[in-house]
Amino acid sequence: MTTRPTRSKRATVHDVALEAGVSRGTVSRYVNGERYVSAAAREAIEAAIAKVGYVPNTAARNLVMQRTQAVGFIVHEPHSLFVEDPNIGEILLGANALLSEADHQMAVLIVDTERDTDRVARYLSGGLVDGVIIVSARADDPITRVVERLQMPAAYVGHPPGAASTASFVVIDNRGAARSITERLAATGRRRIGMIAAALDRDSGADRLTGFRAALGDRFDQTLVEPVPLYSYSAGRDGMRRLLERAPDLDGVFAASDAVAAGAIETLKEAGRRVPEDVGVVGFDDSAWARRTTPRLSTVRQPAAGLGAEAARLVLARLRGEDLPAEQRLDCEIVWRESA
Amino acid sequence: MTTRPTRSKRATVHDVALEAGVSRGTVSRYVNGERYVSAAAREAIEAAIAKVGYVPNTAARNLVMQRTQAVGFIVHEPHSLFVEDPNIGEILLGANALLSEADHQMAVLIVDTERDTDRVARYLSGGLVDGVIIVSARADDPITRVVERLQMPAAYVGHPPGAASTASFVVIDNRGAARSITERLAATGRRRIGMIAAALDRDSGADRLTGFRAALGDRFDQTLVEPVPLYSYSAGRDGMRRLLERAPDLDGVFAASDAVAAGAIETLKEAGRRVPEDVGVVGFDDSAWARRTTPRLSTVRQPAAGLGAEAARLVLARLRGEDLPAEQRLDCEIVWRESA
DNA sequence: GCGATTTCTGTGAACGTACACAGAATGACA
DNA sequence: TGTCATTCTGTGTACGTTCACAGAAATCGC
Repeated sequence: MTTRPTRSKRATVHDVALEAGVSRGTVSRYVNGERYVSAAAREAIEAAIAKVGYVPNTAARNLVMQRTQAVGFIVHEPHSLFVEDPNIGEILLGANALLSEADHQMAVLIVDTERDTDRVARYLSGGLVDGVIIVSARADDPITRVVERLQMPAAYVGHPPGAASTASFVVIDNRGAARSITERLAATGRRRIGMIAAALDRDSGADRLTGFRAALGDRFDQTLVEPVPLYSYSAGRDGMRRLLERAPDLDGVFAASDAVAAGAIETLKEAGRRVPEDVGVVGFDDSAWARRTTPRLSTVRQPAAGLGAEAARLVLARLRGEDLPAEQRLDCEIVWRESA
Repeated sequence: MTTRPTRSKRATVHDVALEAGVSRGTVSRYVNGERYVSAAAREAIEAAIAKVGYVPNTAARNLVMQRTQAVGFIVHEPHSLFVEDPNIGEILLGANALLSEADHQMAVLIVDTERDTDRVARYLSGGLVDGVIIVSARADDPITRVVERLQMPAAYVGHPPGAASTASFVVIDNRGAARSITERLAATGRRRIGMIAAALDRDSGADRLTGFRAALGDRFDQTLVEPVPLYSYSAGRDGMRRLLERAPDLDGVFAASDAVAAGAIETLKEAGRRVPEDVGVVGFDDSAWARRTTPRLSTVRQPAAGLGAEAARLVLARLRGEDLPAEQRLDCEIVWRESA
């Protein structure tokens, strides 16, 4: 005859069991779709669940199961990323698609400020995710150290120098792709090919320059390389202006990214050069930029979704305790349009 | 003398307590920075934590505390969003910044496929977040229904028709802003002003058209409105071409977004029109597009970060059980550059 | 010296679930 | 009817934490 206290909180297995006249164990078995639940019990439980509005508490389940079926996706320097890097969205979706298939939840965690770093570190160490995918980490990254200390299964997109050797890395073949597209540009008969080389302090930037140099062989001319700090439109404009001053006779340009290429094309047009008639321009990324320039850009297509998917695959494999290659390199594809 | 089993798992408060020679309670008090921990105990615990490498288990804490200090950020239709909507990144960052200040973790959840919907619904109902921010929900959204059923504190960015009235909504004043910028365009002496009206099936698209019409009053001419399906560059090109065929004498265009405006400008140039001399063009969003067109675009600046921050503020307030206005409308700002 | 405070500590319960185990039905078969 | 396998069910314990409570130790005023 004791009145239950007003149901302020959500229903639990216990409530369902009480309502259905069975035990916690049976409800648990039903919920998890195990064998050995009689038809009568099944019906009673179904009715009870509907009546009390039961939803399982994942947190409690995680606690006892000692795993969460979730992986974190850490985004550093989000501002520059979302603005500059057209691929981050694709990488996210690629990773999500693969994790989704494996019935894992992906949670994107943004690391912007100092506070974020600590909080995300706590989140990761708190046992709320089983593993983690990290994009655009820097060398001295605190998150990287936390992941390392926790020995948490991790996969990096890109290879930050100095990262833990226990993790996996997914990279694209920047060097090979840069070489291929430069060779292709040279094959159109260009004699004086320059490069606007961005972000040389990152592997990606340095490798693209290396590939460019390799493609030209002994025709390589250091004075035709114009370094710029960022993969950005305005960097492309500035770089092209300086390059043009130094080498007015130039007839081909490899821009380190599509955004850079777009800036370069704009500057070339202003300088009265026709693209591709006077100067052939090629970019890198096959981002949204590539189809918006006039003429449309010849460029290198990054398998962005593939990068995300591969990173996800590696984390999942690591979760299963499999042995893995330290670094996975994905090939790029050349997309030839009208700008060269 | 019994050897402890090999420490395969992570250390717990219990291990720390054992090592430090105190009780669980004392360790818990130390970790949570409560009063009443003696200096001796403090030192012993600090040493023990360092020795066994203890990190608190957030999942367990969440379970007993019945709250997580985390809010979900749900992104629908991510593909079109990341590609088309230049603001999603800003909204994310704005929300994250405010949540971060309140020491809450934001977890971005991507809803792409059917599977995602179910999984995210489970994630939300599972007690892993205290509240949720939702962008770009559609009318019949399953996630919306789940949130409603769970009575989970929620804030929407944008106002999907048919959404639960228990939630909060943050919107921008599309109508007012469209009206203002159209009036400003008219004030430059344009007599025949058209509009490329995108996404009329959404509130945002419909409201921008309404504002445009209101600005022109009885000078409004329905034949100068060209509807296009999406807020995209190519939609802008197509729309402008058709509009120009119908009204070759047109001297002003309000494009429903910057991407649309960029397409329109390109088409105008190809048709031999000078911008802004022959035709003045204005856009909407002040996205990255706006500074990349030539001439640079006059447009409406959306307080994107503000939208995210306001949504976060509303969720947090709801978490504290405060009474809230149903809808929060944020003002936009006109940014006048060279395109009109 | 003694009671009253203040500081500190340990213990048991709870959060909501999964899992192991024991045991109860049920049916099959000799 | 007795034995055995199969199907089904309930109970106790564990996951790692916080919190309330009781009680010990120290401090203080007189």
